[in-house]
Amino acid sequence: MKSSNLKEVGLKVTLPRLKILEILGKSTRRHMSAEDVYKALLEAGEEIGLATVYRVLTQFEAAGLVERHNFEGGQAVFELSEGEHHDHLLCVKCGRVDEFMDEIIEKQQHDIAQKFGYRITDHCLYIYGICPDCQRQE
Amino acid sequence: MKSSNLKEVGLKVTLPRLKILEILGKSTRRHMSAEDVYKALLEAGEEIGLATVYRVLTQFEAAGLVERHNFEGGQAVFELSEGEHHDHLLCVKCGRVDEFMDEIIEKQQHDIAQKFGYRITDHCLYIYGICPDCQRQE
DNA sequence: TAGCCAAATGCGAAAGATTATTGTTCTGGT
DNA sequence: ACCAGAACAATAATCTTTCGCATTTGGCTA
Repeated sequence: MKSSNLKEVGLKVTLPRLKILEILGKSTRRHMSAEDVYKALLEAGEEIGLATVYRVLTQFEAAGLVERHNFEGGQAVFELSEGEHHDHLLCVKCGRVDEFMDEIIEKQQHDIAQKFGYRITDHCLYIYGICPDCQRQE
Repeated sequence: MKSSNLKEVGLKVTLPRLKILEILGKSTRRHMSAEDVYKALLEAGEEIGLATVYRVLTQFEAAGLVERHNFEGGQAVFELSEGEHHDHLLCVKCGRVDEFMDEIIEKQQHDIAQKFGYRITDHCLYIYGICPDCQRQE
């Protein structure tokens, strides 16, 4: 969120980048697609092209500022990296997303990768299901 | 692989469906994109449209005959369901895919969903990394 | 087995998502 | 202020997936 983040990762501090960081930071939704960010920018009165949003988000991802997730449904979504790794629990009915982190799973993943001889670069776990609210409405 | 599979799940037994099942079954690659399947069909001399491939694969997915995975890289890939659930370990350099299954992780996922009150419908775990072969070439 | 009907297919077009291109503008260093 | 390089916006292009509609096919019945 601090503009110094950008400098730290070797990106110049530009208005589009700052604005996109700001959008990601203050949106109530932690997970936004490029399209979402683009719309939010338009609403905020910013003249930034969708192509720029994609470019910037990709740069942010490469720099480790945001994480990209390929949930079901075509569009990739991005979320600000907050240091802490976590995995996701998604409701297939309403789209709600919860986050969690489980040491045991993390460790098992590590052991498995080791057993196969892989050097882990990344990993993600998505649990799809029906959230409590949606279950109630059935 | 048996044509009876199709009837069992309530789909008419048609030539395109049989051919697509056959391709999926005998390909050396377990994971194929719609495009891959389409190309394989062309090579086999079959006149089947890409749209049909997508439609059929989606139907197969709904019927539980195949599983769809949203790996990184835009294209969704499909694999024949073989009853046994498993997760994936992917090499980000060469695209190699290994499969594994870990009881401890499965159980933890279940516990986590329960803790959040979700009823699990599906889940997938992707570990991205560099496979032993690619590490050797570095 | 011939024929009917709903379901399935093929094709082309379109929608949706993402990337590449290109010419212009901005930044920082001199 | 000037120049070189980075970043930008806009457009076009690409790639993946889906849709609409005319035609064909598979399954069932007479």
